[in-house]
Amino acid sequence: MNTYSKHEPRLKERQRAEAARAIAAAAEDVFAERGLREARMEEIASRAGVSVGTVYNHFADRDALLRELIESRRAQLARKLDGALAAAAGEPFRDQLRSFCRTVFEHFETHRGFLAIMLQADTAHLEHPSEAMREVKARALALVERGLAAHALKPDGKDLWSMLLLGSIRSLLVHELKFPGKLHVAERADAVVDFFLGGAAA
Amino acid sequence: MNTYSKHEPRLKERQRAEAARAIAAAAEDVFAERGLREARMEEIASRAGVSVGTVYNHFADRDALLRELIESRRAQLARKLDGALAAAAGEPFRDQLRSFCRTVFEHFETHRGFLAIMLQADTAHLEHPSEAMREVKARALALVERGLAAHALKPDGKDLWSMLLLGSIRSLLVHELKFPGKLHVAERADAVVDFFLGGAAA
Amino acid sequence: MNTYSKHEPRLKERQRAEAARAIAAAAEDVFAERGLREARMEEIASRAGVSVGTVYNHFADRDALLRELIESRRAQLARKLDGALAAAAGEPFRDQLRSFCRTVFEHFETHRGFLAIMLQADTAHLEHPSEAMREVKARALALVERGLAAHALKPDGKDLWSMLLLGSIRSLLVHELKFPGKLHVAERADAVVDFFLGGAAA
Amino acid sequence: MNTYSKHEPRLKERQRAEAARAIAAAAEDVFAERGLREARMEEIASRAGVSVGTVYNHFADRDALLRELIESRRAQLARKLDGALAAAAGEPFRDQLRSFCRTVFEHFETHRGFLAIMLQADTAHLEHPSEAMREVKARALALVERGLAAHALKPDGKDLWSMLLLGSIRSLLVHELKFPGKLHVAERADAVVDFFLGGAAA
DNA sequence: CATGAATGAGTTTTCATTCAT
DNA sequence: AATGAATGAAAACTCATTCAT
Repeated sequence: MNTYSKHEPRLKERQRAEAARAIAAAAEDVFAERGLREARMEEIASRAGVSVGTVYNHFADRDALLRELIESRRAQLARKLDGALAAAAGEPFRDQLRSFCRTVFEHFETHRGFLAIMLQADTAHLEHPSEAMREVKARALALVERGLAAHALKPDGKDLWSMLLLGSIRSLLVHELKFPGKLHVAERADAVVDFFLGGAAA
Repeated sequence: MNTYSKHEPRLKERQRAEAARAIAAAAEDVFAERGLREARMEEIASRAGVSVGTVYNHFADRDALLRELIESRRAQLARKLDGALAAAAGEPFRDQLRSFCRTVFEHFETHRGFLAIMLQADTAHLEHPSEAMREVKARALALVERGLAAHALKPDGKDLWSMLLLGSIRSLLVHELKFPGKLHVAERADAVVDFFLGGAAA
Repeated sequence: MNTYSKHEPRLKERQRAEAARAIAAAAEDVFAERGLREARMEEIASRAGVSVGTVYNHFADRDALLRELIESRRAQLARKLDGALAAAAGEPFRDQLRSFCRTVFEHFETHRGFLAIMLQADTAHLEHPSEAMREVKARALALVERGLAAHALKPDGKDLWSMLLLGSIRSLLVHELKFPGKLHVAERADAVVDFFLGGAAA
Repeated sequence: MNTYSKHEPRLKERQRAEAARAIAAAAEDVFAERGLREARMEEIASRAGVSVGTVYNHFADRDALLRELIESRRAQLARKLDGALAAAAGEPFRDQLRSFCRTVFEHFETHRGFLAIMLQADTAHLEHPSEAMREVKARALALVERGLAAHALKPDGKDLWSMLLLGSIRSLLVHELKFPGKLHVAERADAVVDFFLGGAAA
């Protein structure tokens, strides 16, 4: 049609994706700050620097926005964990475990909003429990299986171990969220690794 | 008015308390099932077998209802924990720890709804973080201090230990909530005690 | 509960029904005046002297309001037609026909709003054709069958006769709607009867 | 610019007219299918294979699109009726009448969408009654006058006759719209002619 | 006190229209 | 002139809260 015809589609596409990204980022902030209940579409829009209508051009409705936001962040973390697990494949289990923990802590270091949302969404709606963390749980399970295979973990029950690992990580995440800046990523990871492997007994 | 006029005040009082109890119980169910956001006053009222107006005769507003509901359940648990801690005062730390865990698991066994609410309320509204668990945390802290005093726990940081203890308990509670009937109270308590003291390493 | 307990339920019921009736009447006016597209819930509410919320307490949503409004008016007319058909049972067909037409014209005399709505709703949404007139059509069909049985009508096709009868009535209704006061109910009924039976040929 | 520069204006003109035609056709479909209220500009555009912006390049706004659409179809029909009336000028009234009816049925045979729209628009907005059928009514009136002049019709009131004629035609059109394929154009025309002239009486 | 219909501010959602590319 | 994302005014709808009975 015009001289830019070859580039325009991609430009538009990129701009569109960028707008969706900006809206999702604004939504992350607002859902985290106001809570899942008090977050209003209007505020999300204005924080993203767009009008309400634009939000609805990118997300079908409020639920879809929240769902897709969680999904995108979850997928991001799952990808990072896959990378970390792959990179640490041959190492001793303790190192693999540390790598796993660091990846999680790092992710939430730059996505505090997402963390705040997850902590709420994870357990909301018992009727239709959020499957948001399912893939992260799958990675924890895979890690635990490696530990069991390497006889680095007691052969009890792998779902118990993965649950308790994630529970321990969660404890430190909540702690950090409430009292920010107390512990660095590496310190938190080490604390979890030490506790998870050796417990608290003297 | 009638022959029981002298006793009426107490009867009325009891009836009034009973109504409040029924409403709180209904609220517990609805908040748990629908989520903190979706729970509606109308449904709470009808489940309690009263009209909305009556709910407002007992609780100032929606927030107060939720607050007082949490508070009552929390106080109940705190009392039970005090009893358990007192009863186990002289015993070895492991036994005191097991007693603590059992008390928590037992409480939520009969208050699944409350658990579901706590899991949400605990982290919702980061601006005004719920203080609901503060007293429970205080009991965990007291227990950990006994453990430290008895040299049963590593002297690292007591807030880390109490957090991780509660995090481990929480993991099993969530697991039980999603897959009910897998583990008995005693088994869950033992699992937490073993893990908390000795970790997962082989 | 109180001294009025026996009467209260009925009173409330009556008041509730009365409110629904007032809202339906207001909706009839607004839908007729503004058209199916431009009618706004807010205006319906204020014309009924209630708030929007009250409208939604009585009708699930805009569609339901329109649907139930049409349904109630249609049922009313169907009942009247049944009465007219029964009352004229033994009479000559021409008299029965006149009775039928008069009943229809009389009904719409006091429900001009409904007429205006029907004229739109009857043909709107071809996908889900309104069944609003179905029962009225059934009465017309029954009348035609009597005419056929009495050899008062040509035995061509009864659905054609009933359609054409209703079409003729409709013509005069629209005429009256656009130029009110030209013809009385009885005159219109006679005009339809004469035309339907004898046609326009000299 | 190129060798056809002299012809381009006409080409452009033709292309422009063609685009407008395509948009009007799409609008006809959508207005008919969804109803006057539910039809959305976006769907009209996509059915026409253009963007919304383009629709606005051809029609000032939604109302103008609907108005011009109706107007174009109406003018088309009026022209056909003029032709039919002229062609049948000297014939017996019954034949002229049959010719009129056939023309109407034929037109809507290929413009069902327009028919569906007319049936709604005709009576919608009582405040500003659509004048869409005015010219068609004028032709019916002219035909009736010929019938009166030829003493082929009772000399009652010509507006009553034209109204009833159009009402009868309308009945068969609606019938055909709801149960397509039952009667051919010629059969429908004959049915209307017979009924209009002779009525239904045996 | 209980009731439950009424309230209306507050949100979500829609969609005709605009306008930068 | 075509595009289609952005706009935002206008509706629709929700639901905690009130209050007459």
